[in-house]
Amino acid sequence: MRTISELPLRGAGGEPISFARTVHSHGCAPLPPAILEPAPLVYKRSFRAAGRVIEVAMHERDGRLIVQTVSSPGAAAARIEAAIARMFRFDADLSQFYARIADDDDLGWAVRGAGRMLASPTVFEDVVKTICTTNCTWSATVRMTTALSELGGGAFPQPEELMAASDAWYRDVAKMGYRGAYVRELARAVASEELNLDALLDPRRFDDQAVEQSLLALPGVGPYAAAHVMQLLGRHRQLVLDSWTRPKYRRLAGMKRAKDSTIRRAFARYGEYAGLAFWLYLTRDWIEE
DNA sequence: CGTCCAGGTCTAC
DNA sequence: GGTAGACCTGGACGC
Repeated sequence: MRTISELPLRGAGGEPISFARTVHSHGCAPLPPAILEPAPLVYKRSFRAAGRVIEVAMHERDGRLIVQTVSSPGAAAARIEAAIARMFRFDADLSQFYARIADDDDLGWAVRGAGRMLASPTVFEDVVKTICTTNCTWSATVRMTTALSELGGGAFPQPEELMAASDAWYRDVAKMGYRGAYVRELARAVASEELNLDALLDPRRFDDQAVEQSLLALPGVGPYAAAHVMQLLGRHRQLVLDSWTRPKYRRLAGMKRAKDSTIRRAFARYGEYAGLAFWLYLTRDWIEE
């Protein structure tokens, strides 16, 4: 293993970034081509860069993110570092959010660096994976994303590869069912440059509403998927409401029933961070502090 | 064996 | 605008 970079685990506002909380931030983070190894905590995943697939291992040491590779990354090193910056959202500033929740009984614990939603190197990957979480069990999501990574030779497949994959691959290998047509159409639109999903990352180019409308217009992306992807884009207003978050919220809040509008109202005081506050409230017990 | 539903979405009213 | 029904797949159930 060779160390190719050591990056300070600090956000744009100087706030701390918890490595453990970030790699455990949501269910998609450990999906293929990533692997999450516990004790010692190492987050591994493959990147396609400079025409080849490179395995990268990340761990935390003394407040820094240590990035290592098995083989020499060569010219791909800069691409890998840029992908990691995107994944950990080093450009995001959560310090105002932390100031807001510092004295909050429910969320005060999070100021030590929780709340960064680990993204994928591309928005395309985040959208495809999110579609693979819809209307199916988690084992099916794992099956689909495992097949995706195998198609990509160990990395997440390029849009071109997914566009060209056969019907048989979608049906018999990934077993994506009706989602296959959504993913292929999405891949075609991105490959043809008719659609630029990474443009949604720029906060100056699109406001939240424009991003939400763009996402909802994508095949297979509805309210749940749009809210989920927006969290990964660092747009934290929308709440991710689905068959996992709804009952989890009710259980934690001690409520028999709770309409979506009731849940939204309960988090409205967090303003543009309502969705993030909701998510942190639900995932506090994911790892012990 | 049939039915239901899982970290929903789409189409048609 | 809001609400049924269909939809790939495959576990988890009840009968």
